[in-house]
Amino acid sequence: MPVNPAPRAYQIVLQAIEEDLRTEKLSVGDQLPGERALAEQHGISRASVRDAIRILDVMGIIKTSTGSGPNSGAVIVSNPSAGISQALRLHLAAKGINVREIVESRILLETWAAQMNPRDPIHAQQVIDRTAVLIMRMDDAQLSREAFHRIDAEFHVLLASMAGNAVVESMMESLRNSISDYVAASIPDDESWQPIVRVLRRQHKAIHHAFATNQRERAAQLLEEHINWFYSQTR
Amino acid sequence: MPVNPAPRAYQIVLQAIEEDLRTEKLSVGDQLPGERALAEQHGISRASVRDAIRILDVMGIIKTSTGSGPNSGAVIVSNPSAGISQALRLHLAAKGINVREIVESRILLETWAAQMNPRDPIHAQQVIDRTAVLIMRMDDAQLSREAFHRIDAEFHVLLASMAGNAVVESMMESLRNSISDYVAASIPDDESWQPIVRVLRRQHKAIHHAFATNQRERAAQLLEEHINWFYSQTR
DNA sequence: CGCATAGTATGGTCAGACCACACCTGAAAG
DNA sequence: CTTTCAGGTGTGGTCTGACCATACTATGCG
Repeated sequence: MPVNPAPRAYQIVLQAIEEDLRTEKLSVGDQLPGERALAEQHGISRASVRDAIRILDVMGIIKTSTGSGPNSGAVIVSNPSAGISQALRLHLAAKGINVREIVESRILLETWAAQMNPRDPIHAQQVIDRTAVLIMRMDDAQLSREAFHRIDAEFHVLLASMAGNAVVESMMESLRNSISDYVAASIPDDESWQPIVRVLRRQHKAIHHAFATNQRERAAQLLEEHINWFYSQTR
Repeated sequence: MPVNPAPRAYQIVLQAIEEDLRTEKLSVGDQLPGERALAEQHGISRASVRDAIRILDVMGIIKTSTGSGPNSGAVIVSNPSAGISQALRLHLAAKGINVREIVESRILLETWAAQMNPRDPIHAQQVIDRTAVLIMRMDDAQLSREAFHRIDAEFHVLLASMAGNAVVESMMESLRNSISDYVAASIPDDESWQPIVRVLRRQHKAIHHAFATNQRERAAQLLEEHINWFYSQTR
Protein backbone atom coordinates (compact mmCIF):
# COMPACT_ATOMS: atom_id res chain seq x y z
CA MET A 1 0.00 0.00 0.00
CA PRO A 2 2.32 2.73 -1.19
CA VAL A 3 0.95 6.05 0.02
CA ASN A 4 1.30 8.39 -2.92
CA PRO A 5 3.20 11.59 -2.32
CA ALA A 6 0.58 12.97 -4.73
CA PRO A 7 2.58 15.66 -6.47
CA ARG A 8 -0.01 18.17 -7.57
CA ALA A 9 0.72 19.97 -10.79
CA TYR A 10 -0.19 23.38 -9.44
CA GLN A 11 2.53 23.17 -6.80
CA ILE A 12 5.14 23.53 -9.51
CA VAL A 13 3.91 27.02 -10.27
CA LEU A 14 3.21 27.82 -6.63
CA GLN A 15 6.72 26.95 -5.54
CA ALA A 16 8.26 28.81 -8.45
CA ILE A 17 6.34 31.96 -7.59
CA GLU A 18 7.10 31.61 -3.89
CA GLU A 19 10.77 31.34 -4.74
CA ASP A 20 10.58 34.43 -6.95
CA LEU A 21 8.93 36.30 -4.09
CA ARG A 22 11.59 35.17 -1.64
CA THR A 23 14.42 36.29 -3.92
CA GLU A 24 12.54 39.47 -4.75
CA LYS A 25 12.41 38.68 -8.43
CA LEU A 26 8.77 39.49 -7.80
CA SER A 27 7.51 42.11 -5.42
CA VAL A 28 4.44 44.16 -4.65
CA GLY A 29 3.10 45.93 -7.70
CA ASP A 30 4.62 43.54 -10.22
CA GLN A 31 2.56 41.72 -12.77
CA LEU A 32 2.65 37.96 -13.01
CA PRO A 33 3.15 36.43 -16.44
CA GLY A 34 -0.09 35.47 -18.11
CA GLU A 35 -1.66 32.15 -17.30
CA ARG A 36 -1.00 30.85 -20.79
CA ALA A 37 2.65 31.84 -20.55
CA LEU A 38 3.09 30.19 -17.14
CA ALA A 39 1.46 27.05 -18.43
CA GLU A 40 3.92 26.81 -21.30
CA GLN A 41 6.94 27.74 -19.14
CA HIS A 42 6.28 24.93 -16.68
CA GLY A 43 4.93 22.45 -19.16
CA ILE A 44 1.55 22.07 -17.50
CA SER A 45 -1.95 22.97 -18.54
CA ARG A 46 -3.58 26.31 -18.00
CA ALA A 47 -6.10 24.66 -15.66
CA SER A 48 -3.33 23.67 -13.26
CA VAL A 49 -1.78 27.11 -13.45
CA ARG A 50 -5.15 28.53 -12.53
CA ASP A 51 -5.19 26.36 -9.40
CA ALA A 52 -2.01 28.05 -8.23
CA ILE A 53 -3.30 31.48 -9.20
CA ARG A 54 -6.51 30.88 -7.30
CA ILE A 55 -4.58 29.95 -4.15
CA LEU A 56 -2.41 33.06 -4.36
CA ASP A 57 -5.60 35.02 -4.87
CA VAL A 58 -7.49 33.79 -1.83
CA MET A 59 -4.34 34.06 0.27
CA GLY A 60 -4.18 37.76 -0.52
CA ILE A 61 -0.89 37.57 -2.41
CA ILE A 62 -2.26 38.67 -5.76
CA LYS A 63 -5.26 40.46 -7.18
CA THR A 64 -6.58 39.38 -10.53
CA SER A 65 -8.55 41.34 -13.07
CA THR A 66 -9.47 40.96 -16.68
CA GLY A 67 -8.45 43.14 -19.58
CA SER A 68 -4.97 44.09 -20.75
CA GLY A 69 -2.45 46.72 -19.78
CA PRO A 70 -0.20 47.36 -16.77
CA ASN A 71 -2.97 47.11 -14.18
CA SER A 72 -4.60 43.97 -15.47
CA GLY A 73 -3.94 40.31 -14.97
CA ALA A 74 -2.45 39.00 -11.76
CA VAL A 75 -0.74 41.75 -9.77
CA ILE A 76 1.20 41.16 -6.57
CA VAL A 77 -0.44 42.83 -3.60
CA SER A 78 0.08 42.16 0.09
CA ASN A 79 -3.03 41.54 2.05
CA PRO A 80 -2.14 39.03 4.74
CA SER A 81 -5.46 39.32 6.48
CA ALA A 82 -7.39 38.09 3.45
CA GLY A 83 -6.19 34.51 3.65
CA ILE A 84 -6.29 34.32 7.42
CA SER A 85 -9.78 35.81 7.51
CA GLN A 86 -11.07 33.29 5.03
CA ALA A 87 -9.49 30.41 6.95
CA LEU A 88 -10.90 31.53 10.28
CA ARG A 89 -14.29 32.19 8.77
CA LEU A 90 -14.55 28.74 7.24
CA HIS A 91 -13.35 26.97 10.34
CA LEU A 92 -15.80 28.97 12.38
CA ALA A 93 -18.54 27.66 10.12
CA ALA A 94 -17.14 24.14 10.35
CA LYS A 95 -17.20 24.37 14.16
CA GLY A 96 -13.45 23.87 14.30
CA ILE A 97 -13.29 27.07 16.33
CA ASN A 98 -15.91 29.06 18.17
CA VAL A 99 -16.77 32.65 18.93
CA ARG A 100 -15.46 32.56 22.49
CA GLU A 101 -12.02 31.59 21.24
CA ILE A 102 -12.03 34.36 18.68
CA VAL A 103 -13.08 37.00 21.19
CA GLU A 104 -10.51 35.74 23.66
CA SER A 105 -7.79 35.94 21.00
CA ARG A 106 -8.86 39.39 19.98
CA ILE A 107 -8.57 40.65 23.53
CA LEU A 108 -5.14 39.09 23.82
CA LEU A 109 -3.86 40.76 20.67
CA GLU A 110 -5.43 44.16 21.23
CA THR A 111 -4.37 44.53 24.84
CA TRP A 112 -0.87 43.43 23.92
CA ALA A 113 -0.69 45.97 21.12
CA ALA A 114 -1.99 48.67 23.42
CA GLN A 115 0.72 48.07 26.02
CA MET A 116 3.51 47.58 23.51
CA ASN A 117 6.01 50.34 23.22
CA PRO A 118 5.35 51.79 19.76
CA ARG A 119 8.06 50.95 17.23
CA ASP A 120 7.48 54.21 15.44
CA PRO A 121 6.41 57.18 17.62
CA ILE A 122 5.50 59.26 14.59
CA HIS A 123 3.17 56.58 13.34
CA ALA A 124 1.72 56.25 16.83
CA GLN A 125 0.85 59.93 16.91
CA GLN A 126 -0.74 59.66 13.47
CA VAL A 127 -2.81 56.77 14.70
CA ILE A 128 -4.07 58.80 17.63
CA ASP A 129 -5.00 61.66 15.32
CA ARG A 130 -6.71 59.43 12.79
CA THR A 131 -8.68 57.52 15.39
CA ALA A 132 -9.99 60.86 16.65
CA VAL A 133 -11.41 61.48 13.20
CA LEU A 134 -12.99 58.03 13.14
CA ILE A 135 -14.62 58.69 16.50
CA MET A 136 -16.18 61.86 15.15
CA ARG A 137 -17.48 60.04 12.11
CA MET A 138 -19.03 57.40 14.32
CA ASP A 139 -20.95 60.15 16.13
CA ASP A 140 -23.03 60.72 13.02
CA ALA A 141 -26.56 59.64 13.94
CA GLN A 142 -27.39 59.03 10.27
CA LEU A 143 -24.76 56.33 10.00
CA SER A 144 -26.00 52.91 8.97
CA ARG A 145 -25.05 49.95 11.10
CA GLU A 146 -22.89 48.55 8.32
CA ALA A 147 -20.99 51.83 8.04
CA PHE A 148 -20.59 52.03 11.80
CA HIS A 149 -19.15 48.55 11.98
CA ARG A 150 -16.77 49.33 9.16
CA ILE A 151 -15.41 52.42 10.90
CA ASP A 152 -15.39 50.60 14.22
CA ALA A 153 -13.24 47.86 12.71
CA GLU A 154 -10.88 50.45 11.25
CA PHE A 155 -10.62 52.07 14.67
CA HIS A 156 -9.51 48.86 16.34
CA VAL A 157 -7.14 47.78 13.60
CA LEU A 158 -5.54 51.19 13.55
CA LEU A 159 -4.89 51.07 17.27
CA ALA A 160 -3.41 47.60 16.93
CA SER A 161 -1.11 48.85 14.18
CA MET A 162 0.73 51.01 16.70
CA ALA A 163 2.66 48.00 17.89
CA GLY A 164 4.26 47.72 14.46
CA ASN A 165 3.66 44.01 14.05
CA ALA A 166 2.02 43.05 10.76
CA VAL A 167 1.23 39.55 12.00
CA VAL A 168 -0.70 40.82 14.99
CA GLU A 169 -2.38 43.47 12.89
CA SER A 170 -3.46 40.96 10.25
CA MET A 171 -4.75 38.54 12.84
CA MET A 172 -6.72 41.30 14.51
CA GLU A 173 -8.33 42.23 11.24
CA SER A 174 -8.96 38.60 10.42
CA LEU A 175 -10.57 37.85 13.75
CA ARG A 176 -12.78 40.88 13.30
CA ASN A 177 -13.74 39.91 9.75
CA SER A 178 -14.40 36.31 10.54
CA ILE A 179 -17.18 37.08 12.99
CA SER A 180 -18.64 40.19 11.37
CA ASP A 181 -21.52 38.20 9.91
CA TYR A 182 -22.16 36.61 13.26
CA VAL A 183 -22.28 40.01 14.92
CA ALA A 184 -24.59 41.46 12.29
CA ALA A 185 -26.97 38.52 12.62
CA SER A 186 -27.09 38.52 16.41
CA ILE A 187 -28.44 42.06 16.76
CA PRO A 188 -31.31 41.90 14.32
CA ASP A 189 -33.46 44.91 15.14
CA ASP A 190 -32.51 48.56 15.15
CA GLU A 191 -34.34 49.20 18.41
CA SER A 192 -31.91 47.06 20.39
CA TRP A 193 -29.03 48.52 18.41
CA GLN A 194 -29.56 52.15 19.38
CA PRO A 195 -28.72 51.85 23.10
CA ILE A 196 -25.73 49.67 22.26
CA VAL A 197 -24.21 52.13 19.86
CA ARG A 198 -24.40 54.87 22.48
CA VAL A 199 -22.34 52.81 24.89
CA LEU A 200 -19.86 51.93 22.16
CA ARG A 201 -19.30 55.61 21.35
CA ARG A 202 -18.63 56.37 24.99
CA GLN A 203 -16.21 53.47 25.30
CA HIS A 204 -14.36 54.44 22.14
CA LYS A 205 -13.85 57.95 23.45
CA ALA A 206 -12.54 56.67 26.77
CA ILE A 207 -10.13 54.34 25.02
CA HIS A 208 -8.91 57.08 22.75
CA HIS A 209 -8.40 59.40 25.70
CA ALA A 210 -6.31 56.80 27.48
CA PHE A 211 -4.12 56.40 24.39
CA ALA A 212 -3.82 60.15 23.85
CA THR A 213 -2.67 60.67 27.41
CA ASN A 214 -0.32 57.72 27.19
CA GLN A 215 -2.09 55.63 29.81
CA ARG A 216 -1.34 52.38 28.05
CA GLU A 217 -2.34 50.00 30.79
CA ARG A 218 -5.63 51.78 31.27
CA ALA A 219 -6.22 51.71 27.53
CA ALA A 220 -5.67 47.97 27.52
CA GLN A 221 -8.06 47.50 30.40
CA LEU A 222 -10.72 49.63 28.74
CA LEU A 223 -10.28 47.71 25.49
CA GLU A 224 -10.80 44.42 27.25
CA GLU A 225 -13.95 45.68 28.94
CA HIS A 226 -15.17 47.16 25.68
CA ILE A 227 -14.77 43.94 23.71
CA ASN A 228 -16.18 41.75 26.45
CA TRP A 229 -19.17 44.02 26.93
CA PHE A 230 -19.97 44.17 23.25
CA TYR A 231 -19.93 40.42 22.78
CA SER A 232 -22.00 39.95 25.89
CA GLN A 233 -24.70 41.87 24.01
CA THR A 234 -24.67 39.51 21.04
CA ARG A 235 -26.64 36.60 22.32
CA MET B 1 -16.39 53.50 -14.64
CA PRO B 2 -18.63 50.97 -12.94
CA VAL B 3 -16.53 48.82 -10.65
CA ASN B 4 -17.52 45.27 -11.37
CA PRO B 5 -19.08 43.34 -8.52
CA ALA B 6 -17.24 40.42 -10.16
CA PRO B 7 -19.43 37.52 -9.09
CA ARG B 8 -17.17 34.52 -9.32
CA ALA B 9 -18.86 31.27 -10.16
CA TYR B 10 -17.00 29.26 -7.55
CA GLN B 11 -18.43 31.41 -4.77
CA ILE B 12 -21.83 29.86 -5.37
CA VAL B 13 -20.52 26.49 -4.28
CA LEU B 14 -18.32 27.95 -1.58
CA GLN B 15 -21.18 29.80 0.06
CA ALA B 16 -23.47 26.80 -0.20
CA ILE B 17 -20.94 24.57 1.52
CA GLU B 18 -20.19 27.19 4.15
CA GLU B 19 -23.89 27.41 4.88
CA ASP B 20 -24.15 23.63 5.16
CA LEU B 21 -21.26 23.66 7.58
CA ARG B 22 -22.85 26.42 9.64
CA THR B 23 -26.15 24.57 9.89
CA GLU B 24 -24.33 21.30 10.51
CA LYS B 25 -25.79 19.68 7.45
CA LEU B 26 -22.14 18.91 6.90
CA SER B 27 -19.68 18.13 9.64
CA VAL B 28 -16.30 16.54 10.17
CA GLY B 29 -16.06 13.11 8.60
CA ASP B 30 -18.78 13.68 6.03
CA GLN B 31 -18.21 13.28 2.35
CA LEU B 32 -18.93 16.10 -0.07
CA PRO B 33 -20.99 15.30 -3.15
CA GLY B 34 -18.86 14.56 -6.18
CA GLU B 35 -17.60 17.44 -8.26
CA ARG B 36 -19.80 16.45 -11.16
CA ALA B 37 -22.85 16.34 -8.94
CA LEU B 38 -22.11 19.74 -7.41
CA ALA B 39 -21.64 21.20 -10.86
CA GLU B 40 -25.04 20.01 -11.96
CA GLN B 41 -26.76 21.03 -8.71
CA HIS B 42 -25.58 24.60 -8.97
CA GLY B 43 -25.73 24.89 -12.71
CA ILE B 44 -22.05 25.68 -13.17
CA SER B 45 -19.19 23.82 -14.75
CA ARG B 46 -17.02 21.30 -13.02
CA ALA B 47 -14.04 23.62 -13.46
CA SER B 48 -15.68 26.25 -11.30
CA VAL B 49 -16.65 23.67 -8.70
CA ARG B 50 -13.05 22.65 -8.58
CA ASP B 51 -12.05 26.22 -7.73
CA ALA B 52 -14.20 26.06 -4.63
CA ILE B 53 -12.92 22.60 -3.75
CA ARG B 54 -9.35 23.76 -4.11
CA ILE B 55 -9.96 26.65 -1.72
CA LEU B 56 -11.56 24.40 0.89
CA ASP B 57 -8.60 22.10 0.45
CA VAL B 58 -5.83 24.64 1.04
CA MET B 59 -7.80 26.14 3.91
CA GLY B 60 -7.74 22.79 5.67
CA ILE B 61 -11.50 22.27 5.57
CA ILE B 62 -11.45 19.19 3.38
CA LYS B 63 -9.06 16.50 2.27
CA THR B 64 -9.39 15.13 -1.24
CA SER B 65 -8.39 11.77 -2.61
CA THR B 66 -9.10 9.77 -5.72
CA GLY B 67 -10.91 6.51 -6.04
CA SER B 68 -14.39 5.59 -4.89
CA GLY B 69 -15.91 4.45 -1.62
CA PRO B 70 -16.62 6.01 1.77
CA ASN B 71 -13.11 7.33 2.32
CA SER B 72 -12.56 8.83 -1.08
CA GLY B 73 -13.43 12.11 -2.66
CA ALA B 74 -13.66 15.28 -0.62
CA VAL B 75 -14.01 14.58 3.09
CA ILE B 76 -14.56 17.24 5.73
CA VAL B 77 -11.64 17.51 8.12
CA SER B 78 -10.73 20.35 10.42
CA ASN B 79 -7.21 21.59 10.20
CA PRO B 80 -7.30 25.31 10.89
CA SER B 81 -3.55 25.67 10.95
CA ALA B 82 -3.18 24.51 7.34
CA GLY B 83 -4.72 27.58 5.79
CA ILE B 84 -3.14 30.01 8.25
CA SER B 85 0.27 28.41 7.82
CA GLN B 86 0.08 28.69 4.06
CA ALA B 87 -0.99 32.32 4.27
CA LEU B 88 1.78 33.27 6.68
CA ARG B 89 4.35 31.36 4.69
CA LEU B 90 3.47 33.08 1.44
CA HIS B 91 3.37 36.52 2.98
CA LEU B 92 6.69 35.87 4.63
CA ALA B 93 8.08 35.11 1.17
CA ALA B 94 6.39 38.19 -0.24
CA LYS B 95 8.00 40.34 2.48
CA GLY B 96 4.58 41.34 3.77
CA ILE B 97 5.71 40.12 7.18
CA ASN B 98 9.11 39.34 8.63
CA VAL B 99 10.69 36.89 11.02
CA ARG B 100 10.87 39.33 13.91
CA GLU B 101 7.13 39.80 13.82
CA ILE B 102 6.52 36.08 13.75
CA VAL B 103 8.82 35.42 16.69
CA GLU B 104 7.27 38.28 18.62
CA SER B 105 3.80 36.88 17.98
CA ARG B 106 4.87 33.44 18.97
CA ILE B 107 6.17 34.66 22.30
CA LEU B 108 2.94 36.54 22.88
CA LEU B 109 0.78 33.49 22.25
CA GLU B 110 2.91 30.99 24.12
CA THR B 111 3.40 33.07 27.21
CA TRP B 112 -0.30 33.85 27.29
CA ALA B 113 -1.20 30.19 26.99
CA ALA B 114 1.27 29.32 29.72
CA GLN B 115 -0.26 31.76 32.19
CA MET B 116 -3.85 30.99 31.24
CA ASN B 117 -5.85 29.01 33.73
CA PRO B 118 -6.39 25.66 31.98
CA ARG B 119 -9.95 25.14 30.79
CA ASP B 120 -9.65 21.44 31.32
CA PRO B 121 -7.41 20.34 34.23
CA ILE B 122 -7.46 16.73 33.07
CA HIS B 123 -6.19 17.70 29.66
CA ALA B 124 -3.57 19.90 31.30
CA GLN B 125 -2.24 16.96 33.26
CA GLN B 126 -2.17 14.83 30.12
CA VAL B 127 -0.20 17.55 28.38
CA ILE B 128 2.37 17.59 31.17
CA ASP B 129 2.72 13.83 30.96
CA ARG B 130 2.98 13.77 27.20
CA THR B 131 5.51 16.58 27.04
CA ALA B 132 7.66 14.58 29.45
CA VAL B 133 7.70 11.78 26.90
CA LEU B 134 8.63 14.19 24.14
CA ILE B 135 11.51 15.51 26.20
CA MET B 136 12.85 12.00 26.61
CA ARG B 137 12.59 11.37 22.91
CA MET B 138 14.50 14.56 22.19
CA ASP B 139 17.33 13.26 24.38
CA ASP B 140 18.11 10.62 21.78
CA ALA B 141 21.52 11.53 20.38
CA GLN B 142 20.78 9.63 17.16
CA LEU B 143 17.90 11.93 16.34
CA SER B 144 18.14 13.79 13.05
CA ARG B 145 17.67 17.53 13.07
CA GLU B 146 14.43 17.23 11.18
CA ALA B 147 13.05 14.77 13.71
CA PHE B 148 14.19 16.97 16.58
CA HIS B 149 12.43 19.98 15.11
CA ARG B 150 9.28 17.97 14.60
CA ILE B 151 9.16 16.84 18.20
CA ASP B 152 10.16 20.30 19.37
CA ALA B 153 7.23 21.80 17.49
CA GLU B 154 4.90 19.22 18.99
CA PHE B 155 6.21 20.10 22.44
CA HIS B 156 5.38 23.77 22.06
CA VAL B 157 2.01 23.25 20.42
CA LEU B 158 1.02 20.81 23.13
CA LEU B 159 1.85 23.29 25.84
CA ALA B 160 -0.12 25.97 24.05
CA SER B 161 -3.10 23.62 23.81
CA MET B 162 -3.48 23.76 27.59
CA ALA B 163 -5.22 27.10 27.31
CA GLY B 164 -8.03 25.43 25.42
CA ASN B 165 -8.18 27.98 22.62
CA ALA B 166 -8.12 26.47 19.13
CA VAL B 167 -7.41 29.83 17.52
CA VAL B 168 -4.31 30.40 19.61
CA GLU B 169 -3.22 26.81 19.12
CA SER B 170 -3.64 27.00 15.35
CA MET B 171 -1.81 30.27 15.13
CA MET B 172 1.03 28.87 17.21
CA GLU B 173 1.36 25.93 14.90
CA SER B 174 1.11 28.16 11.86
CA LEU B 175 3.75 30.55 13.07
CA ARG B 176 6.02 27.62 13.73
CA ASN B 177 5.36 26.06 10.33
CA SER B 178 5.78 29.25 8.40
CA ILE B 179 9.36 29.76 9.50
CA SER B 180 10.50 26.15 9.73
CA ASP B 181 12.26 26.42 6.37
CA TYR B 182 13.95 29.59 7.46
CA VAL B 183 15.18 27.94 10.64
CA ALA B 184 16.46 24.90 8.82
CA ALA B 185 18.34 27.04 6.33
CA SER B 186 19.92 29.35 8.88
CA ILE B 187 21.81 26.64 10.78
CA PRO B 188 23.49 24.88 7.90
CA ASP B 189 26.17 22.76 9.50
CA ASP B 190 25.84 20.08 12.12
CA GLU B 191 28.86 21.33 14.04
CA SER B 192 27.09 24.53 15.05
CA TRP B 193 23.92 22.58 15.69
CA GLN B 194 25.33 20.29 18.38
CA PRO B 195 25.94 22.91 21.07
CA ILE B 196 22.59 24.50 20.31
CA VAL B 197 20.63 21.32 20.77
CA ARG B 198 22.21 20.78 24.19
CA VAL B 199 20.97 24.16 25.37
CA LEU B 200 17.53 23.51 23.92
CA ARG B 201 17.23 20.23 25.83
CA ARG B 202 18.13 21.97 29.06
CA GLN B 203 15.64 24.76 28.45
CA HIS B 204 12.86 22.33 27.59
CA LYS B 205 13.40 20.48 30.84
CA ALA B 206 13.33 23.69 32.85
CA ILE B 207 10.12 24.76 31.14
CA HIS B 208 8.52 21.39 31.75
CA HIS B 209 9.53 21.48 35.39
CA ALA B 210 7.94 24.90 35.82
CA PHE B 211 4.69 23.62 34.33
CA ALA B 212 4.72 20.42 36.36
CA THR B 213 5.15 22.37 39.59
CA ASN B 214 2.50 24.85 38.52
CA GLN B 215 4.84 27.82 38.34
CA ARG B 216 3.01 29.36 35.42
CA GLU B 217 4.66 32.76 35.45
CA ARG B 218 8.08 31.23 35.61
CA ALA B 219 7.16 28.90 32.77
CA ALA B 220 6.11 31.86 30.67
CA GLN B 221 9.33 33.67 31.42
CA LEU B 222 11.43 30.61 30.55
CA LEU B 223 9.49 30.17 27.32
CA GLU B 224 10.19 33.73 26.30
CA GLU B 225 13.88 33.36 27.02
CA HIS B 226 13.94 30.03 25.21
CA ILE B 227 12.34 31.36 22.04
CA ASN B 228 14.37 34.55 22.02
CA TRP B 229 17.58 32.68 22.57
CA PHE B 230 16.92 30.18 19.83
CA TYR B 231 16.16 32.80 17.20
CA SER B 232 19.19 34.80 18.27
CA GLN B 233 21.19 31.77 17.10
CA THR B 234 19.69 31.77 13.62
CA ARG B 235 21.58 34.56 11.95
C1' DC C 1 -16.73 -20.15 0.87
C1' DG C 2 -12.41 -17.60 -0.97
C1' DC C 3 -10.35 -14.99 -4.25
C1' DA C 4 -9.23 -12.95 -8.64
C1' DT C 5 -11.37 -10.05 -12.06
C1' DA C 6 -14.23 -6.64 -14.36
C1' DG C 7 -16.96 -2.63 -13.36
C1' DT C 8 -17.73 1.94 -11.53
C1' DA C 9 -17.15 6.36 -9.45
C1' DT C 10 -13.77 9.49 -7.81
C1' DG C 11 -10.49 13.47 -8.21
C1' DG C 12 -6.41 15.13 -11.35
C1' DT C 13 -5.09 16.75 -15.65
C1' DC C 14 -5.35 18.23 -20.15
C1' DA C 15 -6.90 20.59 -24.61
C1' DG C 16 -9.52 23.82 -26.93
C1' DA C 17 -12.94 27.06 -27.25
C1' DC C 18 -15.71 31.34 -26.32
C1' DC C 19 -16.80 35.49 -23.51
C1' DA C 20 -16.43 40.20 -21.32
C1' DC C 21 -13.36 43.37 -20.33
C1' DA C 22 -9.51 46.97 -20.40
C1' DC C 23 -6.18 48.70 -22.84
C1' DC C 24 -3.77 50.16 -27.13
C1' DT C 25 -3.45 51.85 -31.79
C1' DG C 26 -4.42 54.61 -35.47
C1' DA C 27 -7.46 56.75 -38.50
C1' DA C 28 -11.00 60.15 -38.85
C1' DA C 29 -13.02 64.40 -37.23
C1' DG C 30 -12.62 68.91 -35.17
C1' DC D 1 -2.31 70.20 -34.04
C1' DT D 2 -5.62 67.88 -30.59
C1' DT D 3 -9.61 65.12 -29.80
C1' DT D 4 -12.55 61.30 -30.60
C1' DC D 5 -13.85 56.86 -31.62
C1' DA D 6 -13.62 52.33 -33.78
C1' DG D 7 -11.20 48.26 -34.16
C1' DG D 8 -7.38 45.11 -32.58
C1' DT D 9 -5.19 42.53 -28.95
C1' DG D 10 -4.30 40.24 -24.69
C1' DT D 11 -6.18 39.31 -20.15
C1' DG D 12 -8.64 36.36 -16.78
C1' DG D 13 -13.35 33.75 -16.31
C1' DT D 14 -16.02 30.09 -17.80
C1' DC D 15 -17.44 26.11 -20.16
C1' DT D 16 -17.20 21.53 -22.53
C1' DG D 17 -15.53 17.13 -23.13
C1' DA D 18 -12.16 14.00 -22.81
C1' DC D 19 -8.63 10.73 -20.68
C1' DC D 20 -5.96 8.95 -16.67
C1' DA D 21 -4.80 6.56 -12.17
C1' DT D 22 -6.86 5.16 -8.29
C1' DA D 23 -9.79 2.70 -4.82
C1' DC D 24 -13.61 0.64 -3.78
C1' DT D 25 -17.61 -2.80 -5.27
C1' DA D 26 -19.75 -6.48 -7.31
C1' DT D 27 -19.46 -10.38 -9.95
C1' DG D 28 -18.46 -14.96 -10.95
C1' DC D 29 -15.26 -18.57 -11.18
C1' DG D 30 -12.87 -22.28 -8.65
